[in-house]
Amino acid sequence: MEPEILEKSYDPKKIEEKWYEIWEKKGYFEPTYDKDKPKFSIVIPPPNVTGALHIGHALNNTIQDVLVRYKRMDGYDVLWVPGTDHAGIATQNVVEKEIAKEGLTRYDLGREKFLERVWKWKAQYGSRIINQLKKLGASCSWSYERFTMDEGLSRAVREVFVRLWEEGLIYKGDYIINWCPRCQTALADLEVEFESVAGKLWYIRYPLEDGSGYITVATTRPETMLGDTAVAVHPEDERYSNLIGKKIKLPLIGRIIPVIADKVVDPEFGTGAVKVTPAHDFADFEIAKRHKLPFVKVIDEKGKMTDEAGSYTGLDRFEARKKVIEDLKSQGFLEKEEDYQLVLGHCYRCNTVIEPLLSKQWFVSTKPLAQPAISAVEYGFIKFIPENWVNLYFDWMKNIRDWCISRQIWWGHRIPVWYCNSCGETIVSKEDEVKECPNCGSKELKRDEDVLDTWFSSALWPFSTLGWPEKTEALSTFYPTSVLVTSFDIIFFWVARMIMMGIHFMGQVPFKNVYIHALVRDEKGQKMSKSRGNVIDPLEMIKKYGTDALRFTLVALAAQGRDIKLSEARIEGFKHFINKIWNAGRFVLMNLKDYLPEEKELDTEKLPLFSRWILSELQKTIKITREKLEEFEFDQAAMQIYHFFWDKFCDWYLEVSKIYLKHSEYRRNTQKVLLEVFKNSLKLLHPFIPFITEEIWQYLPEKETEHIIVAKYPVFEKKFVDEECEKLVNILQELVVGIRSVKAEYNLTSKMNLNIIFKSTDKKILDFVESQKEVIKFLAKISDIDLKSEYKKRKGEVSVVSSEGEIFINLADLIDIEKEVKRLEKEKEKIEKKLVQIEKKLKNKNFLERAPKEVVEKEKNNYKEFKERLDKIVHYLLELK
RNA sequence: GGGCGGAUAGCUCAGGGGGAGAGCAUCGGCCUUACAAGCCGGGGGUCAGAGGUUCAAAUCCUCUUCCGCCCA
Repeated sequence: MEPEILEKSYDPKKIEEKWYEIWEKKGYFEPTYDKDKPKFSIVIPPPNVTGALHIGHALNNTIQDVLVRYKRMDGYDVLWVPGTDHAGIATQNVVEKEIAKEGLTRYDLGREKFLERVWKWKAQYGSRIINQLKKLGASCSWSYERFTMDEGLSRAVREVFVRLWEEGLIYKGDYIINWCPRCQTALADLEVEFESVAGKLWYIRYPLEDGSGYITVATTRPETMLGDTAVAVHPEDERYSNLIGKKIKLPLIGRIIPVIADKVVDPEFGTGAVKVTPAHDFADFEIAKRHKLPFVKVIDEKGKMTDEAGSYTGLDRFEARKKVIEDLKSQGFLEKEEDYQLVLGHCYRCNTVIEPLLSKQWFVSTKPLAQPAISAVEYGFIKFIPENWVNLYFDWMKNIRDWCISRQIWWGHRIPVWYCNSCGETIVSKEDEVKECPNCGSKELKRDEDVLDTWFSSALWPFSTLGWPEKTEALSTFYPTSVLVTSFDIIFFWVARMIMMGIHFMGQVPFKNVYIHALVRDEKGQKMSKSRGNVIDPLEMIKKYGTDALRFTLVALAAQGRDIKLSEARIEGFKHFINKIWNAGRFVLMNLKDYLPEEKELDTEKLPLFSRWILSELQKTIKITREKLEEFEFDQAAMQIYHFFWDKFCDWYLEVSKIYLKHSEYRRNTQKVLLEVFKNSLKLLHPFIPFITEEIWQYLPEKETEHIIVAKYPVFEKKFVDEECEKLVNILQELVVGIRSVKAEYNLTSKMNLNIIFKSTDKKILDFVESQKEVIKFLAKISDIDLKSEYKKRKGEVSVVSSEGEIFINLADLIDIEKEVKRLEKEKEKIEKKLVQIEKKLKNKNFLERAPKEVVEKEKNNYKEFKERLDKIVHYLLELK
C-alpha cells in the first residue's frame, strides 16, 4: 500500500456528494434484519413537506445521525425511518397563495381540482427537504421513506378513527372551539398562540328589568354583549347577593337575561360582575352548560356579525365593536373605559386573531388515552432526557382536554364518515369509499366535509410508517423504537399524542427514550425568523464551511437544557478543527510511506514512553466518548474527542513522533501507533463528521472495512491504560512548558543554545529525565540540558520550580531582574493563596475528623508540595533583591 | 397569577460538594519540512446579591434582583 499525499487543505465540496451516493448505493443505510444483531430504530420527526431545511432541522437530524451512525458501527441493525408530513394548513396556505397569483381561490377550483393542484405541488417541491437532509449527511433508511398522506398511512388513519369511534373515544358535537376566520377552520387549543396586547376594558351598565338600578360589567370584547345570555357574579360576593336571580334587560338588543351565581367568577376582576356569552367564550360556555343557559351565536365563521346581532348584522367583528361602543356611549350605558393588557389568541399559522366559536366538530376523548400514557412514563417505560421535561409532560397530560380533530380545510385525511340522505344514518367506515347505506340501502350518501388535524396522522407515525395495521416484519422487529429526538416545543403536539396512540393501538410505548434538544437561536438569543432577518441557513453554511463543520458545531453546542446561541463564527471555528484533522492525516500518511503492514498486535513493552501514553489516553477517550453517547451527552462526547485529538494527539504525540520516527528501533512501532491512534480517532469521529473521516479512511493502509461507515466503533481496552506512564509524561510536560515559558517571556524562542539545568534530589526522576533528554530537547527547542542532584542557583539564572524538581536557565546579561521579581512574586502570590486555603482546612479539627481519609491525605500532600515550592520561590526572590 | 430554566473570563458557554475550565476575542513571540485555518507563551473571574446546610459551597437549600421560556 502506497498511501497518497493529501492536498494541503481540506475541500469538502469535492467529496461530500460522492460519499453520500456511495453509501446509499452500497445499501449501508438500510436495515439487514440480521437476527444476531441487536436492534436500533428511530423515526424521524417528519418535516413539513412545504419546508426548507432550517437550522433546527439541521440540529435535530444531526443528532439522530450521530446516534444512528454510532449504533451502526457498534454492531446494531439500524433502521432510521425518514419522511415528511403533509402539514394540512401550512401546505394548503402555500398552494392557495400560488393560485392566488392566477387570481383564483380554492373555491373557484372546487375541492377536487384544488387537491389536484396540491398533489402536483407536492410532486414538484415535496422532495426538496429530503434532498437537503441528504446534504446534511443523514443516513436515513430511504427505502422506508413515508409521507403522512401515503396510502398505507391513510389506511392507518382510517383504522384508528374507526376503532376509536367504535370504542366511543371519538364523538361529534357542538362545542366552543378556536376558529381562525382567515384559514376558515377550527384549531386545536394547542394551535393557538397567546400574545399579550394593549387593549381596553369597557365598563357597561346593564339595567335591571324592574328598573331598580343596574349592574356594571367589565369586558374586553363589548361586541359579544349582543350574544350575552346572563350576567354572573361570585356566589359569596356580598355586593351582588341581593341581585342573584333578578332579570336584566340587555342594552342595544333588549334581551331579558338572568343574574346568576357561579364560583368561577373572579370578584377581583372589573366590578366582580361579568357578562356571559356562551357561544364566544370558553369560560362562559362552561358556565352556560352548568346553568342551562341558551347559546346565541353573534359572530360567524368569517368573523362577521350574524342575524342574531340585530342592527349590527353583517358587520365585521372589529367594526361591530366600534359601533357597539358608540351606541352604548350615546345611550348612556358606557360607564367608563380603562387601558388594559389583555391576552389574545392568534392562529399559529397565519397569526389572525382567533375567534372562539360554537361549532359542530369532531373530538377525541383524551382522558382514557392519557392515563396509560402517564403511567408509562411514571413506570419508566419511557425516559425523558433531560429528565425535567417529564414535569411538563405530566402537567399537561393530567389536565388534558378533549382534542378537536376536525379541520374545515381540504388538504388532509378526510374524515371517514358518511351520512345517508334518506334515513339519516351516520356511517363510519375503514373503506376508502362507501357507496350504499347499510341501514336503508340508499345510494344517496354524503361524506363529511372535514379533514383531520395533521397531528392526528403524526400521532401514528412510529407504527404507521412500519406498516401498521398490517403485521409486518418491520413492525415486529423495530417497534418500539429506541429513541425519539425532538425539541420541546412539540412535546404536547406530537410526543404526548404518539405515546397515547402507541400504547392504545400497539399495546407498547412507541419509543423508549425521548431526547429533547435545545432550540437554536441567533447569537443574541432571539428565535430565528425570516422577518427578523437573523436566520442562519444551514445550506449556506454547508456551502461555506462544509457539512462536517456545521454538524460538529451543532453537536458541540448541543448542551442539554439550554438554547443554542449560534453564530457563524462558531462554525468557522470548528471548520479549523476539520482542517486540523485533515492535516494530521497528511502527516500520518507522509510518514507511513514505507510502512509495512504489521501482523502482530502492538507489544506495549517495546514502545517508547509517549507511544504508551497516547495509547492510554486514547483508551480513556474511547471509554468516555461511549459513555457520553449512551447518556445522550453529545456535546461532551464531541468535545472529548476534540481535545484528545488536538491537545494530546496533535500537540504532543505528533511532535514527539518526529523524534521516534528517526530511531530505527522505534520507527516501525511508531508508524503503527500513529496509524492506530489516528484510525481510531477517525472512527470515534465518524458519527459526528462523516464525510472527512470517510475520505481520509480511503488513504489508510490496513483498514478492516472498505468504508469507515461500517467500521467497528472503537472498544475500550483496559490493557492499554497505563497510569504510571501518564504520570511520567506529566512530569516531562511540566518541564518542557517551564522552559518554553521562560524562553517566551525573554523572547528567546528561537534561541537553542541556552544553559539549562534540571535539578532533582530524586535519583529516579533524574534517571528518567536523562532517558527522555532527546525528547525534551526537541520539544523545548534547546540544544542541551544538564541534570544535577545538587545545584545552587547562580547569578544571571532564572529558576522554575516544578513539582518534581527545579529548572535553572542561564540568561546571563539578558536577565531582567525586575521582570524576574515580578514573575516570581506573581507565582508566590498564587501559591500563598492556595496555601492559605489548605492551611485553613488542615487546622480545622472537624475537617481532619470528618472528611474522607483520601481527601485529608491529598490536602496534606498538597500542603507539603506547595510549601516546598513556596520556600524555594521566596529564597530566590530574596537572592534577586 | 402558576411552573420551568438561566445569571461563571470581553463574548458564547461547559462544569455541578474537596486545587476556577473551554472555544472565540485579546496581548507577546514564531513562515519549526502536517497544518499561519497553524505553533509556542501570556493576561483576564468576590462563579448575580444575601442568608443557611456542611469539616468543606460556583456546586445543595431559602430568599432577593435581573433575563428567558411555557401554561393560565
